[in-house]
Amino acid sequence: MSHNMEEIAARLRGAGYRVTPQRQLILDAVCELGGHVTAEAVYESVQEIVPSLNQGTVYRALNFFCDERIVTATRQPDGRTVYELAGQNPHHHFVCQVCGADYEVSQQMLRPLFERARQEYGFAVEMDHISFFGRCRECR
Amino acid sequence: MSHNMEEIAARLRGAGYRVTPQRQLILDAVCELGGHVTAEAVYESVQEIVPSLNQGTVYRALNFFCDERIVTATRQPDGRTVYELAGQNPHHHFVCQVCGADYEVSQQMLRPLFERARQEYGFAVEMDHISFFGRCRECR
DNA sequence: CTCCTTATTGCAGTTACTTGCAATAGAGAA
DNA sequence: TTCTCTATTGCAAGTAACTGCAATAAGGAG
Repeated sequence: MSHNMEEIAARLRGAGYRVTPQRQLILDAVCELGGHVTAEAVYESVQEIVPSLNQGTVYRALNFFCDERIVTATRQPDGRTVYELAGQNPHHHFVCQVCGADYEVSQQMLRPLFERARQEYGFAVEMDHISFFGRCRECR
Repeated sequence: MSHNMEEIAARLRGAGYRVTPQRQLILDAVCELGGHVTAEAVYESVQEIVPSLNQGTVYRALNFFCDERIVTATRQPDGRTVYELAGQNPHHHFVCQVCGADYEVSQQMLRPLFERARQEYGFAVEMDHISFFGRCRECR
């Protein structure tokens, strides 16, 4: 998964946000580390390039990118949050609590549930990255 | 929602756990406060009766009751965790991020999704209290 | 009732993440 | 290029929740 910084930068600037070297570095790190990344891993990665870059900045940037739908966040049962570049097609995950295996689930698969929520309760689910925890075939 | 301490105590003792006054107090507090309760609220409540009762004990007891399926926990988007007595029939929630409205969703409603997870991926979802965040009819 | 094993507690620190505030620095306007 | 406004950063303190360890006490055995 890669990201087009030009395009993202233009969009953010257009919305009145600023594209700082810190934010670029942090987004690059999420991209390069790949998959589900912890804030700590991102912090360590950017630290190597710019040692003065602060932890708080990493967390704020990551949350900012979440708000802007550029990355998605998942809070794991162990309390840690993992981040991932939001691709062009939103998806969800089945995550094995034992071995960590990770199945990508299309938005499609949740649509029936979300439809029923809307029809029966008038409720619009607004979560674009849900992780369902459980056990995979091997770990059961 | 009420709880039968006798029955729960017997089950826990049978499994080799101990039924301490602290645990009883904490479970009573979850019951009396009702609905979705924060650990902080439980702590303040039990504090009034036994001031020496420690915060760590509250968190450990709450997690213990979760493991034992006596209460359920939900981590909200704001980072706080709310607890609720697990009734006889497991259920999930649609929670409005704007007004906090809370719709109870039967296990039934998620079964088709969980079935597909099992059939297509061999994956067994093991979450008995999921909260889907979004917006209710009025807040959209 | 007393003894004994070990689950649980209280305490104090740690972790993961957030936040207030003054200083810094994007980026549009002149 | 310089000026100006204010979004963002660095720092340090704050919060919710977790944890290691020695002391305590539940509860089964005798």
